[in-house]
Amino acid sequence: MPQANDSYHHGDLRAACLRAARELLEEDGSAGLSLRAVARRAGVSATAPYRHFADRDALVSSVAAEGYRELAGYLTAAHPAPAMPDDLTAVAVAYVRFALDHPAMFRVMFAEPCDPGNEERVEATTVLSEYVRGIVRGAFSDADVDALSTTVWALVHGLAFLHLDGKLDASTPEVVADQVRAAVHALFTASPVVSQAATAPSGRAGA
Amino acid sequence: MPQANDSYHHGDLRAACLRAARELLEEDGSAGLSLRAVARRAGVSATAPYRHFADRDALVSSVAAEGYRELAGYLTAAHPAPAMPDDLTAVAVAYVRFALDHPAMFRVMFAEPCDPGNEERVEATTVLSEYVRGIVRGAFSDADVDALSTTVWALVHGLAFLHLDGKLDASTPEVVADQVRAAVHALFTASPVVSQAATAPSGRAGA
DNA sequence: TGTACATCAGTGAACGCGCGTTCACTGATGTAC
DNA sequence: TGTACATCAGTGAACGCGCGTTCACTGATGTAC
Repeated sequence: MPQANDSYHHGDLRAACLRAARELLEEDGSAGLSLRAVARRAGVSATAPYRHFADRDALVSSVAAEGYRELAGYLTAAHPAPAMPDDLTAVAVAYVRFALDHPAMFRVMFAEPCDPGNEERVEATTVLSEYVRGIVRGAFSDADVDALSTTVWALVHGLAFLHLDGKLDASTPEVVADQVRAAVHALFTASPVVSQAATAPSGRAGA
Repeated sequence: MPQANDSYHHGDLRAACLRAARELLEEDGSAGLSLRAVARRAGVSATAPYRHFADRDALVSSVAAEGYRELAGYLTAAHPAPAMPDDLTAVAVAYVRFALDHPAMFRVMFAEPCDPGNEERVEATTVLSEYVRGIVRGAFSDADVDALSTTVWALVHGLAFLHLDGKLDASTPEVVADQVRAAVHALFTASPVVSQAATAPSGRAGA
């Protein structure tokens, strides 16, 4: 039974480490995310975290997995059961909102070339992409759900990163939300000068 | 006059450092990109690079700027003067191709939260976004070029990152190219179940 | 053409730092009897 | 209810490492006269 007192045993050091890691991430970016710094912040010796994480990578992966779950929370909070294109727009806004609320976390989740072998991580991302696919399936009559959900995810993901890198105006949440809505809107209403828009893809897309 | 001999003076150490940095990046990812490693690889003392770069950040920024210029090269090589939607598709494929050919470089260019104050960098990215805008202007009759070019860039950028993170099938260049074409194609032909697709944006988007 | 000298690109020793990880240990907890 | 003991979460000293950066220096280059 975990208990957070100031005795020799911490009580719930694993959770405390994850919390500390997240704080460090928000404050110093991913550069500040070291095992020692985490231990320091958790008020524990430098080696104590090894009782709960095999090594640094394991810690980072756990943090990332937490991030994925939290992102999923943002999305479902935006709309619990999205079915219409409008719902999709709300979810897209939430996605980008998450990235801007937790920039360092978002980078850790996506921008680090970390091992894809970590089960917790793989599972969390699978959940996410299935979720996107589900939304698209509900919102579009188009048969090629795979290609379209990839498109939607990529669009939103790209918007998130461009905002994160300061390539777009992110001065206020409302400006960002409008931007995202405009982009998704453009996705629906784009009208190329020539009607046969692009070379038809010759192979299967999506995985 | 630079000359690459094995004498006391290197000849063109600045260029050699940038070359070494790129090699390290391809081999070890951004983690391997240290001033000392660069010096080592260039066959020079650890402190010699300081003659050419104020500090580590300056080196990294120069590398990134080189990356931007190279990316621009990929794009214009794909189509020197894109005007039609089809041309745009070719450019999109080239963008993602660059990311997959130079993954670590691409991450350095976009995924690191580096100082936006560096002139060389800012200029290189401005060139890039102006280029995208130019293409969109030529390819679409739609009035809202800003929003649409943001959409296109974000879509392609997102595809690049998702591929980089192994979230999509990137087994062969042709599979990736097809995927990109399919996504861009979807951008043009998406047909939402309900016609009034998304909430109309209320403010100005783009920066 | 030859020499003195300023310039500047390199050297190498040294600094302090924080890191990941190991190891033998010790203090607290809870369970069997 | 009390005691012996196994378990396990924490300690803290120590390791070797590579890093960025400083400093006084030295060797090569090229220019002025």
